[in-house]
Amino acid sequence: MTTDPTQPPSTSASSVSPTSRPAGESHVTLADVAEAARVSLATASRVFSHPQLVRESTARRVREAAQRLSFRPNLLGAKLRSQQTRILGVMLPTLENAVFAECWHGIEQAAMAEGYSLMLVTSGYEAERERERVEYLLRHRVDGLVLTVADATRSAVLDQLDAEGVPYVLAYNQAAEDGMRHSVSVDNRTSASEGVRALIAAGHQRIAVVSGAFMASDRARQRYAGYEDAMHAHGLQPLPAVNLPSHIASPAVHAGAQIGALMRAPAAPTAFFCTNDLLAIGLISELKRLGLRVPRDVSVLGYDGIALGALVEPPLATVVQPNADIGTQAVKHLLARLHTVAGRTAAPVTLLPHGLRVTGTVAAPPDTTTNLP
Amino acid sequence: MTTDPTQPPSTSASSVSPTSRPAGESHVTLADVAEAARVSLATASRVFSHPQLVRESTARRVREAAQRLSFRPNLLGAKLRSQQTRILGVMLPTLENAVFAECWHGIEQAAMAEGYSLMLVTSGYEAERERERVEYLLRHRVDGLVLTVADATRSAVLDQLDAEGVPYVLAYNQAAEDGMRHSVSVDNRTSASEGVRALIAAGHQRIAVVSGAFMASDRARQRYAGYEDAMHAHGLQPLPAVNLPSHIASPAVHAGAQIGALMRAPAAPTAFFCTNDLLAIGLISELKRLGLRVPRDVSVLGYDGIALGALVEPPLATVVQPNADIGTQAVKHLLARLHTVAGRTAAPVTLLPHGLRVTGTVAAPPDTTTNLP
DNA sequence: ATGAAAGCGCTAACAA
DNA sequence: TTGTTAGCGCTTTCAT
Repeated sequence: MTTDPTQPPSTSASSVSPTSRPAGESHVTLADVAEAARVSLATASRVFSHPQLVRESTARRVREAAQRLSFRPNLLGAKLRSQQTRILGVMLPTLENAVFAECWHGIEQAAMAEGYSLMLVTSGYEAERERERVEYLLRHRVDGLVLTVADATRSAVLDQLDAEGVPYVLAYNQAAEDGMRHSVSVDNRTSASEGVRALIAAGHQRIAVVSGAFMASDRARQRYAGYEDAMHAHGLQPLPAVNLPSHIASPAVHAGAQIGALMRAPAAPTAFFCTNDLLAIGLISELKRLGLRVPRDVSVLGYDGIALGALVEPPLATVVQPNADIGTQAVKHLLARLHTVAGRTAAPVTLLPHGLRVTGTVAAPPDTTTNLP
Repeated sequence: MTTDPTQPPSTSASSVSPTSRPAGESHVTLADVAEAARVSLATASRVFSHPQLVRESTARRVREAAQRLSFRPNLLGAKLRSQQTRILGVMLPTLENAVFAECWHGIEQAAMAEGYSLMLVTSGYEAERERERVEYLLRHRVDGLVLTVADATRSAVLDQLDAEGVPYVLAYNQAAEDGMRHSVSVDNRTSASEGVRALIAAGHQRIAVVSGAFMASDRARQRYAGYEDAMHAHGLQPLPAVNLPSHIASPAVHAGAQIGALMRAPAAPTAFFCTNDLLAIGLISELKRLGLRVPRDVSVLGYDGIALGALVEPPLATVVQPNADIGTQAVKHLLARLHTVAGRTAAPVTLLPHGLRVTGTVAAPPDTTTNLP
């Protein structure tokens, strides 16, 4: 398979014997292929990049030679020369939250379909790491970026990207309508508001919000604003957010105390709105540990619509984002930007439709004033 | 920041004015930096790759020039020339299963620590896509691969990798002790056996296995073998595996019928061993839908130890794999291989310790013979 | 339709 | 310690 005796010896003093190559490195270059096919390097190159420029019979000869020699193009050379890598950089906070894993799926799908490769880095919601990881991607000369930052309103990395004119599209972060940043997301505020309205419609009045650490993310804040909207619209008093340590809803040891105290208080909430599904799942288990039944004693509404939410019992009520589609659209949007000659690509901010899944963990509030048995 | 008037005009006819560069592309090359710092290209290069070879005062001058010009090295050039990319290819089945997301975390951590970048692709457990995606990585001239294949015992992609001598380390797939493939995993068979023994110790005798579609994965088969071991060791009759459609335990509509029938049968199982946690979570919700209480009526044991399992209520009993560590060790092992001069790196197969979390969803079996109320 | 030649940005001998 | 000089593998004018 490696050596083919039927192959006539090349005219020039072809020196490289196949066996002299280090194992694991097919050091077959396009030049080798060209020589084997008795065409010039340029023609061989064209066969793969601009097939229409070369006669079919010639092309076939080249392709056969390539096959015979197990030629594998070295994309590095191509990219260096052509000054475009066809690599997209992707920065997500973490993959351990299924939201982003699902989004990645969409991103990969779209990129593959368009012949782009991906370089993925995660930031862990840390600003410093965001900078570092993006710099990293930039050094690889990615053509553009799809990224989710912790807080788009105060992001050093975004400012830098803007300053350098690097093309990027935000995913999940919802850019200001009047700004010049491009983003693909749902309408966080509106969708959250709708979710909370559904809670109110179910009869709840004392609704608390559970959010990640100090609402460090812009989305958490936007969703909280949506909560306030809904509460105010119904003449209800918004409660200050309960901040839980991590987005990943850690073993909830600390959460336990906080939630326990809250539920024992005179006017304990009858429903919770969590700014993401993981938090919701963690909260529910904490509530159960407290001896409360969900949704009979307390209702819980999440946000994200991760697949897993539908698998738990009762199924998690939640505001559903089209996670994979957010990824897909972000890539498409970015590619559109890249392929447009520095022109305006329609609207910079795309708002995808959200959904509401109000079942399972949401029910009417109990009659009692205090919930603990 | 871009132009610095204090900078003396360069000696040669330096033509490129900063403003002539296209926005978003810092076309500052090492040559520009060298010129600005009044050293040769080689010296400038050395400042970044082999700092010890250049006088500190010179190095500082170069670094300052680089800073001033916002020089960003083009890794493509470096990689092309040096013939090593310091990029590792990673292929995982999917990120939507938290097992792999957690593993990715370990991989990224380890790679970053060693100054390696990563290129991630997912295969969706499809053999054809495995080939295609790996070819893709190879064209990018990754230095090596960390990958999980659906079935290592019959893998076209692994055969190809072996034939070409590409360095790789398997994650999760457990290579044969006597083979020459490198892998990092837990001992699937032993750990599964231990899990099932714990079920038996709790008093269960009729234990069923729930696995993904047709046990297409080698791990599912190894774990089933472990189940058989445990059953035989106690003189119990292993049951044929219940195959559920997807690894991702889809809305379990089909599963419903299967599980329902099984539980209504005369000698219904009192416990289930699922070959992964997602399956277990899906199964539990199905069981609850059938009116069965877990663990009072039926016990469920998972496998994987994903973080989410500890968050649900009751917490999922499971065989715990050190997911992040599997990733970390796989990278370290691969790097060791890469840096060894074609030498043997100790043992090719690494077995990491597993754990057992037998709580929550596992309890003693009920007394009744049939479980449905 | 094909070929010759000039690099893309960087590193690594080899000199000095 | 620093500079000179070749390329790495490929694409792409510019000729023919």
